[in-house]
Amino acid sequence: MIRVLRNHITGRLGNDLDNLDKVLSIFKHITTKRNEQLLQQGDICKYVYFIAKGCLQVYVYDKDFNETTRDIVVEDNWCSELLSFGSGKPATENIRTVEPCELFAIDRQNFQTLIETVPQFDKVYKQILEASYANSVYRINTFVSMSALDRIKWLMEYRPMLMTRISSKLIASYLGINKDVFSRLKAKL
Amino acid sequence: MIRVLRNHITGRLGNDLDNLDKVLSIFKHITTKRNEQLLQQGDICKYVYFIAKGCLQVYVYDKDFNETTRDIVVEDNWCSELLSFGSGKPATENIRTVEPCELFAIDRQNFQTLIETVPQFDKVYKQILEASYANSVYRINTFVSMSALDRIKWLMEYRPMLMTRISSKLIASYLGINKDVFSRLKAKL
DNA sequence: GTAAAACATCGACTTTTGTCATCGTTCACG
DNA sequence: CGTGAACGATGACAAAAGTCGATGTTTTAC
Repeated sequence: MIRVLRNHITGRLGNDLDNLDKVLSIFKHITTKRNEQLLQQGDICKYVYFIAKGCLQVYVYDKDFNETTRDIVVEDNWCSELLSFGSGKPATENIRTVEPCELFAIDRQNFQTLIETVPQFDKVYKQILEASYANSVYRINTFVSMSALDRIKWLMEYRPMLMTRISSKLIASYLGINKDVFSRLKAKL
Repeated sequence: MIRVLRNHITGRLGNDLDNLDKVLSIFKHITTKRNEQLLQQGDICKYVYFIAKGCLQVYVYDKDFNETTRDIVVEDNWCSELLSFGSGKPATENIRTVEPCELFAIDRQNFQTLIETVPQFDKVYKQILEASYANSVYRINTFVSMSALDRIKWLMEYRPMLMTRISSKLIASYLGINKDVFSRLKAKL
């Protein structure tokens, strides 16, 4: 599984990283079941996770305590509550596994060490941040400019695998739609 | 007006920046009227703007060519289409002034030079990115977890000055609500 | 393997949100 | 300082989205 992380890193920083194995050894390999809680809001987010296999849900609660999903992140991507991780302040979001996962976690201190010993790694952080931001921008634009039906079409076009892989309930909460409405709209396509 | 930018920078990097004036001189001072177009989607975003005075709207069009507002940015903040600015790819968003503005613009090349000559400035970029991201995260969460009425209440709590300063039409498009609906809901508060 | 729980769909109904037309009001700009 | 365009409010109606209960299906967990 570490192979996935290795490929991810060399894909970004190139092969000329002679201490790559040392870098990889800093990460903690975690195997989880489905539905495991990785972060609870109010706690401080200690890790950035690289997902080698599986899928994570980043979510908050609305005023009626329904889960609402800010993001769904799949393998070959990074996931964290970056704002808490970066600042050390309590997290405002929750993270849990949606499927059994293979994760590689790195805590703040090791991340810091990594950046100092491998300066290029600063780039990786910037890339994680930029990718997260880009993702957010697109997502906001779907909300301000699209109806529920159009958001479903959008998802089918840009993240089609989610439709088959993830439960309807979860997808509905990702799209900000009630699950019954989602079920009906989907039937109309 | 450059004073605002100076304060912003020293507030983040401290006073121990001996070449601060040189740094400041890199920025291009721009005075605009209201309703000036700073960026058109499809073009490459050449600048990051620091807003010393005034207010900018970042927007896209929905399928019926209505403007939908991804962000409203006021003075003492940075504004850009970071994804285009960073990658050199065409922008997917538009930016215009909402009020007469005093801006300080920096292009990509100067930004690069700046980071090389004043390494701490890399931090500023990271901060801009992080602030933009944080903002986005909150915004997504309001969309997935709140009704139109609750989004209005949210805005009144967290960005109350916008309610008095900005036209209802613009606020409605920022909240992803039809302007007539916004008018009615506001009356009910 | 099986029982319990979670999930998906659907119909009937309610609430919320959107649309359109109208009518004062305000405000930008010459 | 006047005027035309943009703005804001509102009523009537339409469409979209949410709620609830029922039912059959799938999944999970022991």
